[in-house]
Amino acid sequence: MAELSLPQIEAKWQARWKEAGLYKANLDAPEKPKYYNVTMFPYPSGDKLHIGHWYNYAPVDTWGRLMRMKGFEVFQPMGFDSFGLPAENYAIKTGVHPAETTRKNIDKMKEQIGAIGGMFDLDLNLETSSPEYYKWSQWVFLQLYKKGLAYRKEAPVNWCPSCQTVLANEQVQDGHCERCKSEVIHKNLTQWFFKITDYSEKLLDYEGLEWPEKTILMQKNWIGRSEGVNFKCKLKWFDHEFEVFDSVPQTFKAQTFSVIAADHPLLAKIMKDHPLEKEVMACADRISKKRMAKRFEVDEDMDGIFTGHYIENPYGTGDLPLWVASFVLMDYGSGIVNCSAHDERDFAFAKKYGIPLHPVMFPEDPVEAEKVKNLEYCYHHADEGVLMEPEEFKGRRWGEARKDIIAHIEKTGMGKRVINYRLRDWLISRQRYWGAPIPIVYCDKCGEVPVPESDLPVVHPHVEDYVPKGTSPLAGAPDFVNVKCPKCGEAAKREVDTMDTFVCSSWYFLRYPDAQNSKEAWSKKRADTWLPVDMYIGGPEHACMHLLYARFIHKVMHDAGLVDAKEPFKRLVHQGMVTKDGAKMSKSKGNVVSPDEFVAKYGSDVFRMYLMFMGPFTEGGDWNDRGITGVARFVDRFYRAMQTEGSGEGMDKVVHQTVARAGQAMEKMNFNIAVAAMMELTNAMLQTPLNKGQKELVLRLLAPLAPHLAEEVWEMLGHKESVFNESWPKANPEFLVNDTVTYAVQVNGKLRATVELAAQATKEDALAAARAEANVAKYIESGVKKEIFVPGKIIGFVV
RNA sequence: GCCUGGGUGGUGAAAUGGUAGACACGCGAGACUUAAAAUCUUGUGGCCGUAAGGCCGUGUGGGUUCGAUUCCCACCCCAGGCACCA
Repeated sequence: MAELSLPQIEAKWQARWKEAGLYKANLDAPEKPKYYNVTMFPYPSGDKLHIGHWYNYAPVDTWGRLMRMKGFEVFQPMGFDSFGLPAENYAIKTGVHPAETTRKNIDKMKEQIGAIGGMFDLDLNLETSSPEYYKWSQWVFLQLYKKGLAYRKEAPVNWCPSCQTVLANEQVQDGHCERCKSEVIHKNLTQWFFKITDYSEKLLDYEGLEWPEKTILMQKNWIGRSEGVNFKCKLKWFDHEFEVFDSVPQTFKAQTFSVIAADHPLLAKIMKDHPLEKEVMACADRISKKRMAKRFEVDEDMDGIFTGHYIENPYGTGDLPLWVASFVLMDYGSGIVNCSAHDERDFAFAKKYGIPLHPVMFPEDPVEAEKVKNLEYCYHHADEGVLMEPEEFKGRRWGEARKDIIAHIEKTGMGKRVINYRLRDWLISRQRYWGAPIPIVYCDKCGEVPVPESDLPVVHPHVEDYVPKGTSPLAGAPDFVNVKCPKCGEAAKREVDTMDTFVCSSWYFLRYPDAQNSKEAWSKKRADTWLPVDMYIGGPEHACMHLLYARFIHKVMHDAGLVDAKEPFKRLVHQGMVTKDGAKMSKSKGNVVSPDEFVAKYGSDVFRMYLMFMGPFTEGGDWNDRGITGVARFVDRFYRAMQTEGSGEGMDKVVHQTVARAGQAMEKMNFNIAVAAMMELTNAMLQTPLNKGQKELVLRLLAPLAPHLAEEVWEMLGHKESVFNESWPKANPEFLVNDTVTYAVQVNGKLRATVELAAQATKEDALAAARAEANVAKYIESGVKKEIFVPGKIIGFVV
């Protein structure tokens, strides 16, 4: 019997598929219903394709092939996110220019992706660092600029001292740089921002999206919508009015003091020439420094001082003394907060500095109420708390009274209803070399001038010194910097910062269907043919970065009438992580598994099936060098069974039941179960070889999981056409019903016997058969209280 | 602290109210072989028993149910996310 060498036959099939155009979709006019199957595109790194890529792409391809066989026109493109820090850092490390390393790494990765044998369309040549692409990234910037959604301002920003660049809030994790893990510090800089906050409310609408609940929750949490009231306040002795946000305005009568952020610009103004100036500003400085230097602990680092100023009688309960406090944030609300006995932080602060408190809400239990009155503890967020003030709401419950109190506040003119968000604008400037230049020119006469669309692209200059120094390396290219103002023609200077790479990756799915378009970023017709992405697969780490940015940019484009789809990604799935001996793979731990050697030894089909067999796709799995041999054995056994001529007598049942079971598992992306079902079937096939028709059914079922193997055997059976032109097999219901059923017989819920009964057996037959079992009879001698019969499953007695 | 997941044999895991451990790795025994590898057959949750069978067993403790890995309550542990947001 012929032996199979997958590594030898795979190249043949990859070449044939390419020749036949298996992965080419008819982009202008799909003949079948379209299916846009996308994986988050990789950045080209020197580490080449690692196991995480495979764990992503192999199942994506299996899914795409399944959809193809289910009758869809599948478009499964692949490109490269080739601008950005990973490519640049690799270049710095190797001392080779990023343009060169990027080129080399992309070519290598294309070869490796090709070796997967997927339906990925790599001929689109979508690379974010090519002028053909970044021209349109700059165009996207200009669209936002036109709508006032791109603006420049000076602000305290996150600075990574190691990457020598600013970072967006989303790229700071736990106070550290998302990329290099260095501690992030704060700096005041003038930078470009995208006004994502204008889309806060729109981004909270997930209607029609099939996304993991967890991811939606993470985004909602990040956007941080909060309903409340803005109270009108006035600073005593100054002509300064402002608003103070309160998300729980029910207890407004309890406010007894006010706090201001240490870095609030107002603070220096009101303290100027004040007797307390020195002390207060010293305290503010201390707080600011501490906050910037390290991760802030609310309790440990609580600090503050009285400013000598007051907020003028906002609630009719007298003036509120204004304190500087360490727990107030400058960039949420107005940076000034009014404080009460019903907030834990306020309570703790007041206790520490001896500031009077005035509780207005109490527990029903009089003993507890007395404790609250005596300020023994902070009583907060209690729906059933009884309000004593204001007079109009005396006796009402805290939770239930909220709406009426807000209405009362609005009516009396004390304040008005507002919604606050935690989301901040997206800082897109980067002081790094390997990114798309921001298409802006600064002119002494005209100020900030956008580059006209007809002048795009602003070509990314070649510089030899691209090592980051804190200012953009682009500033070192005089030919790039010095230009004529597009408006007045006078000498002007270009913006030298580059765009965050996340800008480039926020719209690539719009470009894919029309990747060669040199006249527009995309044609609306093609975008409307293919968008939204039907299935988007990638890691969960992008929940509040790429996935949020892409939705924002897409919605801006939608609002500009450039694409009909409201959302970019209809369905989203996150793959799990591959571990080694339960630990994350990392170079420092030295436990990295290199796919190439396993693919060379066993073939792509074995490798990809093992990845899918390891565990549930969305949960990941643990890599084991030995485990892959199980799949290799399965492939050998399968091939052997397929070469054996047989009658297949009595096998229709098991074949069709596998079609049903594995088919369902595939559709639910439970690839591990599908592979296991195929293994079980193979074990049965070795006992009773199948006939040709049965074999064909099985091959269609296996095809998305092991495309090369299926194709090879399909050809062996005498077929000239690809198995991927076949349809996805359906089980014949006739074979899904069994003549007999094994019933479990339980006495008091404990298994005592099993009985084989005809599928049609009645309750009476079943009970009688069960009673006849010796091991059942001995347990039910004492008399049966209740009989249970679940057709097809269980016979039970309660004694 | 808060929000998500999750905790099942030696290992990866399956089962979402109905025979716990499918499938696979590993391990034991046997066949083939001069031998080994590969392959094939067979066994494999723990304890008692020659066996039939019994008892225990899905993080811990309670509950609902004839019956719970699955549902409910409390707690412990692990992973991920958020974390002064007034």
